[in-house]
Amino acid sequence: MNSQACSAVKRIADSTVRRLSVYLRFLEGSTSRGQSTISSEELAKHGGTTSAQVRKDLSFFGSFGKRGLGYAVPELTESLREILGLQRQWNVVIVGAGKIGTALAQYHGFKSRGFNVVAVYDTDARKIGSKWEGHVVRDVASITSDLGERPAEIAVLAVPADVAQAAVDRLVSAGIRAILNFAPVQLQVPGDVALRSVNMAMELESLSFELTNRDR
Amino acid sequence: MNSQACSAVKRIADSTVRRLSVYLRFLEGSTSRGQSTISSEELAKHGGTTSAQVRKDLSFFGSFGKRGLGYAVPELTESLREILGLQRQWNVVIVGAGKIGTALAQYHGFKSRGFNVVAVYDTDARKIGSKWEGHVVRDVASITSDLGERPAEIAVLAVPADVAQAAVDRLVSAGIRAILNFAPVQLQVPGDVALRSVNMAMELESLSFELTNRDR
DNA sequence: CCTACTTTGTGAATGAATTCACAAGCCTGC
DNA sequence: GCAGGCTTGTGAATTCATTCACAAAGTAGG
Repeated sequence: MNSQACSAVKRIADSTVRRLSVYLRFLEGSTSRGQSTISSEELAKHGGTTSAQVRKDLSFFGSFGKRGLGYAVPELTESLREILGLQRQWNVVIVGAGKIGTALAQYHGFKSRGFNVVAVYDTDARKIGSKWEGHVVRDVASITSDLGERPAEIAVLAVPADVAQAAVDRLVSAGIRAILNFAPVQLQVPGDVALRSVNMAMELESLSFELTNRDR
Repeated sequence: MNSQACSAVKRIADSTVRRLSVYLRFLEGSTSRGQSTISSEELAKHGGTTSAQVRKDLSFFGSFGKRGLGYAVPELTESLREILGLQRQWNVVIVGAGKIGTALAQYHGFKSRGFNVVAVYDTDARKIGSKWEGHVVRDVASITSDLGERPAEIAVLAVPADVAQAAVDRLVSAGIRAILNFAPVQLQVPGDVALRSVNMAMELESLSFELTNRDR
């Protein structure tokens, strides 16, 4: 009945949220392709899932479609943005100015989606002060005072595994509320800090497993 | 009874495999720290799970521990490697010599874990022929013939979203068996090709959702 | 206005993954 | 070699996620 994105009453599964993100990405393409309406079936086909799953995912947040017709692309796009909290800007700091860190700092997808990179940090004295894509690399030691002046909600962690936990502890005490971790370690964070990890080694090993144990 | 990694009889969940990978990474650290034996409890603590989960995960593949004592670190490490198919070398090609692609090509974790980067590809004429970390960037058009001469099992895809599917189709027809995708699109692959996707936009949006809808 | 056709939204049913709980096995000390 | 203390391995119970299936609601055409 309600086409407003109401605040979640029951716990929403992470898998659901990730699919919403996939739907949104496809919808943004649909808009530019000039499609004005879309069915759960079509959304499912391009999101690698089933139409029932699409409808169930959306149903957790309200009722966005018209029976017999499908979903209006602009309205659904807007609703998904609202659900995912993308109608505001988020300030992001990148910690670690190595290969991955600098690649990320230049990643176009940040800015275009409301994630502002406000600072890049490193511990290497040779890197501190140098400039990348408009960001001066700053000393990790100044994170706490910097965040006091100019708060950021999200940190992207791209440092070696052996210093990752120390960096996390520093970020957490400086008031960071979410961390996207690229270091191949399991990090400990307080319950009120959100954490996601991208672990290339894990993905490769999972592929290795699948290639090895393919049912045959 | 059997401490051999027997071939999987029932389908193993992806979540299980990913945890095995986490256990393995911690064990490799334990070895260097000189610890000779480890309990499921300790493994769980550092893997962000529970001891029952650890034991259940391992039980799918055999029986590796000693009751009352725990798991012998070197033996379990070896068994996990075997389970994950890491006792052999895998040849990897990287497609896309942009920011992410080059960062990945230089990623130390590849070589040290048995994943040999055998080639880097791009379509940009200005990049083709240039050299990065011992790899000459080659023309995507030569993938098929290259793979005929020197096969690779795994491709890492780091190209823009709009050309990703075309690259996948080419790789699949050239005989690639597994793809690790960094492009923010849902890719279509035949059932016998393994696919994992790392999607930064999705991770950030999932954090955004969590920050926005924190139960409060 | 009525019929035929679509597609959503959602309880109920199924299936999958995690947690519980405890018997079985191993080590240590006496 | 026996008692006491740990820790594994695993069915059973539970929790969580996906799929099914269909009533409800919309469109279109006559």
